[in-house]
Amino acid sequence: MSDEAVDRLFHALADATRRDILRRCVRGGMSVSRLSEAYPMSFAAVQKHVAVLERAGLVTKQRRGREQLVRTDPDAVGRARQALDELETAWRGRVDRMSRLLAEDPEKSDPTEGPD
Amino acid sequence: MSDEAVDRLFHALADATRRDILRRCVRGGMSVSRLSEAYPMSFAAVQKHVAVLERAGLVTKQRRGREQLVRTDPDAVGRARQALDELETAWRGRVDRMSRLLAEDPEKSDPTEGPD
DNA sequence: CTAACGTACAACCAAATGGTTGTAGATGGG
DNA sequence: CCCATCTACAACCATTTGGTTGTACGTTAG
Repeated sequence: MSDEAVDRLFHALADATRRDILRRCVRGGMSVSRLSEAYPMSFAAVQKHVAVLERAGLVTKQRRGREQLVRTDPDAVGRARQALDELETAWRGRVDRMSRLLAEDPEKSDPTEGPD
Repeated sequence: MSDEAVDRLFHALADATRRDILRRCVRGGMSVSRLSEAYPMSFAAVQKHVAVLERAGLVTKQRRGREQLVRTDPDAVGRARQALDELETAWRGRVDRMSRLLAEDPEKSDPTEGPD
C-alpha cells in the first residue's frame, strides 16, 4: 500500500462522524440523504464525508434509481489492520541494523561504511 | 477509548513523516535534534510532529541531560488495533453477525452451521 | 563565566479541512 | 409533462494543519 493510500485510510478513520457512517453502512442500502438525517449537519457535509471514505477505499456507492446507496467495504478494517502490520513489521525488521541508519545524514549516506 | 482519543490516534498515524518517526524510535535513545536531521524540514517542524505523536499516546519523551529522548510506545500499535476492533465489534452487533459471513461464502447461507 | 548545544514556544503564513448555502442535473411519481 | 426528490458540485468562510523563522531558556563543555 502506498504512503498516500495509508494517509487517506487513517485520515478517513480520524473522524467520529465518518467512523459512525462506516458502522451504519455495513448492511448497505443507506442512501446519502437517509444518512444525512442522522447527523446535525447539512446534506452536503455528509456527502463530503462519504467522499472522503470513498477515496480511502472504505465504502463504495451504488446507484439505485435516483438514490446512491452507500456500503462499507467488508475488507476495510482488514486493510487498515494490514497497514498497522506493515508499520510494525517495518520496525521489527529494522531494529537490529537500525543504529547505523540513524546516525547517517541523508546527504552523505554511504551504506558501505558506517559507524559500528 | 474516547472518540477524541481515537481521533488523535488515527490522525497521528495519517502522516508519512510521523509513521517514519515511529519506526525510527522503537529502540528509543533518539533525541529530537538527531531525529530532525533525517527529514527535509526544520527542527521545529519535527518537534511538532513528535508533539502530535505524544498527544496521541504513540511516543513518550524522557530527558537525558539537555536532550529529550523519544521512544515509541511498544503498545502503540496494539491500541490502534484495539480501536479498529471496537469499530468492527460495533458492526457485528448491528449486523447480527450475518451479512459479513454471507458475503464471503454464499453457499453456507445457514447461520446455524457457520463458523464462529 | 562563556560559548555552544538542545529544547521550548510564539508569531506568522499557505494550504487543507469541515462546515455552510446556492445552483444545476437526473430520476421517479402523479 | 410537471414536480418533488436525490445527488453533484461550486463558491465561500472559519479553523486547523504543517511548515517557517526568531527568541528565550536550561544544560554541558572549555
